[in-house]
Amino acid sequence: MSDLERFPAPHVAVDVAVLTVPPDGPLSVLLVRRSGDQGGMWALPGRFVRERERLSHAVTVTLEEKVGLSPTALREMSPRQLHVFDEPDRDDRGWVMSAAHLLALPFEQLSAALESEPVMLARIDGARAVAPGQRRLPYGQDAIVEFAVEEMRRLYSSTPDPEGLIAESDFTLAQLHDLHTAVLDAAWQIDTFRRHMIPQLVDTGRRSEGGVGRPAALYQRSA
Amino acid sequence: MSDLERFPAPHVAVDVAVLTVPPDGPLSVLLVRRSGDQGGMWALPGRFVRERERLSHAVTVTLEEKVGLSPTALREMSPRQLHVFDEPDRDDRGWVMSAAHLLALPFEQLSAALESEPVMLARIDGARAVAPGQRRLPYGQDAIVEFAVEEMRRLYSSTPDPEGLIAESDFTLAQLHDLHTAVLDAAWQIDTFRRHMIPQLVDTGRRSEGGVGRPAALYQRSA
DNA sequence: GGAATAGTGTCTGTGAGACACTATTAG
DNA sequence: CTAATAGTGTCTCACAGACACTATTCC
Repeated sequence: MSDLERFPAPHVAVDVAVLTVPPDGPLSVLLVRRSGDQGGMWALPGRFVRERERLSHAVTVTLEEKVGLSPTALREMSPRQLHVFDEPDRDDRGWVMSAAHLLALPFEQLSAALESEPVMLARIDGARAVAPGQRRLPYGQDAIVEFAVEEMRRLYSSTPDPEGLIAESDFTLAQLHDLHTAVLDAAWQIDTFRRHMIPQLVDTGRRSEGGVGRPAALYQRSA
Repeated sequence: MSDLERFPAPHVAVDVAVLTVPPDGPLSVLLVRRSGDQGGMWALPGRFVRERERLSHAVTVTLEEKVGLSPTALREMSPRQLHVFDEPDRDDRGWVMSAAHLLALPFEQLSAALESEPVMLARIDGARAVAPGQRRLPYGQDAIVEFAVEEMRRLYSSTPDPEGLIAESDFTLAQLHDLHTAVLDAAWQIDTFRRHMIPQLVDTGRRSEGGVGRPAALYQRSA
């Protein structure tokens, strides 16, 4: 312990790109209004790590505190570490490294927070967040969003909903296709998509009801 | 600056998996003998970051100081950040996060250090480092090596020598094939390999000389 | 010439992409 | 029946893998 004292230590923060797809909407990222610093700008939720805290824990606690998500909903979420942004002057408060994380959450888990908290969803255009009345995110967070979007698209390029954005079970291939189209901002041919994904899904044997046209098979993600 | 003081800060270190392929050898990782701690065990080179220092800078300085590489050789190297290992008890000296990095270096740049310094090359078996007389690396560094080897294999799976392990220019396809075979620990068919790589290379117009058999075309990496 | 290494022609199997076709529902 | 959506048959193209063939050197 002793000789460690000689070394100065940077402050370490986590910043989280929470990505979601609202109903009939494009891929979007969650922003919060920063209170003290940066004069109320929209930014990614984030906070400093606490004593002996793990990064992933800091991420989930941030979402509880700044976004108002319930601890139970977050329990099974596993944020992905993306990259450490270490430009020494990126934060004018001091020497701060930011460990950027990606977390994908179903829209339903965010809808309550969006009404009650100083929180918004910003559409992703290309790989950048578009916040109304604000050209860019503070602290170089545009780079974090870009990193997160690229990782997200890599994940969704060949595996059916790997981050669990739709229901665990009883979704149709069309719904899955819409989701991937929103995430990738590009449409697979529906028949190619079907043939590619079906071997990775489990057919529940059930059918959709109540819609127009032929009922669709309902699938669940394979374990 | 002021309100930052309230937050405790972890010590931040960098650990580097320096990967290379010795002549006719397998993919290998550079280990140094740790002096003070851990009783002289072989471990990855690493060190704490200094005030306002960037992680990549800490990596190159480590290689100067602990491996004796020349600053000029390192100037153009760009270490890749892999992952932050943040288990709070991974280092018994205190709360230390390790930012793991990958750096690929041509064997020639290491051969001098291997003779003069307390430094060795450990063969990669599967995705683990095999150090004689030592079952595992300290501080959970086996996980770092595994991370690095997987990333390295991903990089080398379809692009000709992306990290520049062979000469910039005037290498044959057979030499390139040997390199990829060592990194991947699996052999592409030579004709498939040729057809895949040639469009990504520049033919110098020169031919190899002095060997047995038909002279081979000499290539260089494309800009 | 023979041995050795470099490089190509070509067949086969697999899988994405395209598109037309069939299937099953509501109204 | 028509409209609408779900799902399949099948052709084409690209490309990896395999393997035999040709090409060019040293001895």
